[in-house]
Amino acid sequence: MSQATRRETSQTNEVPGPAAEAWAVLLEFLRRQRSRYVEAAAEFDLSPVQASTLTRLEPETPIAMSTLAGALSCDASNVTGIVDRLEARGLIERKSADQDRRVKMLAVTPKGARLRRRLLARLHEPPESIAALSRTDQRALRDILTRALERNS
Amino acid sequence: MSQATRRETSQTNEVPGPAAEAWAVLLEFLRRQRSRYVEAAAEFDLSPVQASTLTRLEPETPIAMSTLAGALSCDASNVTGIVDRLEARGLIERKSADQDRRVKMLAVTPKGARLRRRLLARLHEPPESIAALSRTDQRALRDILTRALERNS
DNA sequence: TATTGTTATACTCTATAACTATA
DNA sequence: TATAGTTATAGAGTATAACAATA
Repeated sequence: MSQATRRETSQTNEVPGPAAEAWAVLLEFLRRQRSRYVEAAAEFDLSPVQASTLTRLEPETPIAMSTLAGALSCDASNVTGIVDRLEARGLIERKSADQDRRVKMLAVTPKGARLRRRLLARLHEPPESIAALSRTDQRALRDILTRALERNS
Repeated sequence: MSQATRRETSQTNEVPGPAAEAWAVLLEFLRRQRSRYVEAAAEFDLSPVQASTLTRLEPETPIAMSTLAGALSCDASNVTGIVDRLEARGLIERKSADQDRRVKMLAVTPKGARLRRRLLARLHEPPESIAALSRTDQRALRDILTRALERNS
C-alpha cells in the first residue's frame, strides 16, 4: 500500500482490514494501468470507448445496440454515434433483427475481427510489473482473482 | 479466466503462461470495476477526470499544472479547463510559484479537501468480489500486488 | 402504451497549433 | 530561444429530452 493510501485511511480513523488493504493496492494498480489501455487503443486509432466496443463484440455473436449501451454503461443515445464511427471505418455493421424490427444487431466485419484480434493480443501483453513476479505469485494472483470474479461483481 | 479470453489466446496459438493468465484476469477485473469508479465520481458530481485530479492533489502538497498533466497523461491544454471547472466550484485553487512566475501551483481548498476525503472513502470501499474472498486470499492478494507495484509500472 | 434507436442540444474531455508571459 | 500556461479550434464522449418506427 502506498504511503498516501495509508495516510488517507488513517485520517478517517478506519482499521482497514485485509479486504480494504487488498482493494487499495488493486485500485492503485488499476489507476496506473489505465493509461496503458488508452495507449494500446490509440495504436489502432481507437478511442477507449471504441476499443471497449470492439472487444465486447465477439465474432459470431451479434448483440443489440441496447445491450452494448448496457455493457458500456452509457446512455443508448451515445451508442448511435460510437457505432456510426466504427461502421464508417468498416469495422462493425448494423443488421436488422428478424424478430423485432426495432432492434438493430451489431456484428464485427471480417476487417473488424482482424483488428479486434490484434487489439486483444496487444492488451493481453502483461506489463512489466506482472511479468517480473515469480511464477508462484503469478499463479496465486490468477487463482485468487479468478475466485473473486466467479463470485461476480 | 473467462471462456472468451481463453478462446482468444488459443486463436493466436499462444501458450499463455501464468503471467499472461494473471494479467488476463486482472484486465477483466479492471474492465468490470471501471463503471464503479465513474459511478462513485458521479455521486459527488465529478467527472472521472475531475475525480482523478482531486485524488492526485494531496493536501499540503501543491503541484504544478504541468505535473498534473503528466499524472493525467493528457495534454497541458486540457488541464486549463479541468482546473477552471474545479476552481469555479471552490474545490481547488491556483497559486503562483515563488521561484518561477510562469508556473502555477495547484492546491485543494479546505472544501476540496473535505470532498476529497469523502470521495477517497467511497472509492476505497471494497467491492463484493473482494470482500467475499477469504482473509487468506485477501492478504495474499494485497502482498502480491504490493510486490508488483514496488517493481514499478 | 411501451420500447428501440435516432436526433437535437449542451457540456466535458481530448489533441493540435498558435499565442502570452516569463525565463 | 525555450518553457508554462492559455486560447482557439475541431472532434469525440456523455446525458437529457423529444421523436419516429415498431411492438
